Amino acid sequence: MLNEFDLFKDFLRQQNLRWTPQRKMILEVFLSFEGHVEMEALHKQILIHQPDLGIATLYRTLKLLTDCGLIEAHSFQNGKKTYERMFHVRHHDHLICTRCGDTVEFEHPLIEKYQLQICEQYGFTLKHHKMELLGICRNCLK
Amino acid sequence: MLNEFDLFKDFLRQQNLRWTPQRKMILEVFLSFEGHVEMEALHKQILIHQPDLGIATLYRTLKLLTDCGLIEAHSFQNGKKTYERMFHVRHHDHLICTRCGDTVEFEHPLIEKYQLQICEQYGFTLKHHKMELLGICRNCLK
DNA sequence: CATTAAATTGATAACGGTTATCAATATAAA
DNA sequence: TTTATATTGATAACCGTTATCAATTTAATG
Ligand SMILES: [Mn+2]
Ligand SMILES: [Mn+2]
Ligand SMILES: [Zn+2]
Ligand SMILES: [Zn+2]
Repeated sequence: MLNEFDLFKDFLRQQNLRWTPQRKMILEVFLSFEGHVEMEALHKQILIHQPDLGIATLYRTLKLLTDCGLIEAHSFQNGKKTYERMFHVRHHDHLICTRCGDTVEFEHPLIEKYQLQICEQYGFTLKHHKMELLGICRNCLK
Repeated sequence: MLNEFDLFKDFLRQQNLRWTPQRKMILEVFLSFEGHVEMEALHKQILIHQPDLGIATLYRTLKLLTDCGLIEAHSFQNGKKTYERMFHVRHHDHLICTRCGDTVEFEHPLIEKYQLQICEQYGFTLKHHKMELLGICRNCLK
């Protein structure tokens, strides 16, 4: 059964890039998170495993993981990126509370279908999409 | 008939802020653009009217216009913001060509309706949303 | 019109997440 | 081992945007 490590190794070999302890460790730590991972939290956790890992290596590795499709980078409100596991994860979109930052994942097949229709109508080849519903969550309204 | 200038003046008065020549000029120049306005293009055009206008004043004024709802700030791919007139403009979402950057505006009533349903389902009060369909346009495929 | 308190302006420094640079080091193929 | 090349970590640079601050302008009041 294929997993993320195999896929990453294959991707690296294909591009004449190298499988290194740092890349292995970063992927391991990343996968230990759930949902949307912020750079700051990830970096903090990674320093526990390897205190001298350069921040540049972390950014570079996340870019590689993005390039090979294993993870996805989001640019939500505040300018900071978050990263999300993509392998063996269903597509979904996000509800985001603008007060507390909480996010809820959802999927809606008809919305997905209409998006495709719209692209056809305008002659676009859809690669991906971003749909974020921004509002106030139940807790924050209390 | 109310226009953007009246609304902006009212907003400023309400907040104990002041109606200044700079704010008037920035709004005028902004309204002379169509669609999505990039800071760089706006700034260039503004310097024609007032060569010594400080960039901070431009940012501050765009923030005010955003706060009072006359314009909306988008954060597309590249980190730069674009601004869009909101007053007397129908809501719409965007198709974006990731190759040439061209954008097409569209609206789809059913998608809007389902978005509201999803928010109800999860107990969110929807404030606004962002839907971007990213793909390759007809021209770029040739 | 003159006075006055408070808001605004423009210049510029600072910010912060991210990327580029580069010499030292590690990888992997031969 | 040898060798070519990719990678790493430190750190400077980047760049759009914000914060700071003294000088100026606004608008309410007398
Ligand atoms: Mn998600
Ligand atoms: Mn919409
Ligand atoms: Zn909330
Ligand atoms: Zn295009």
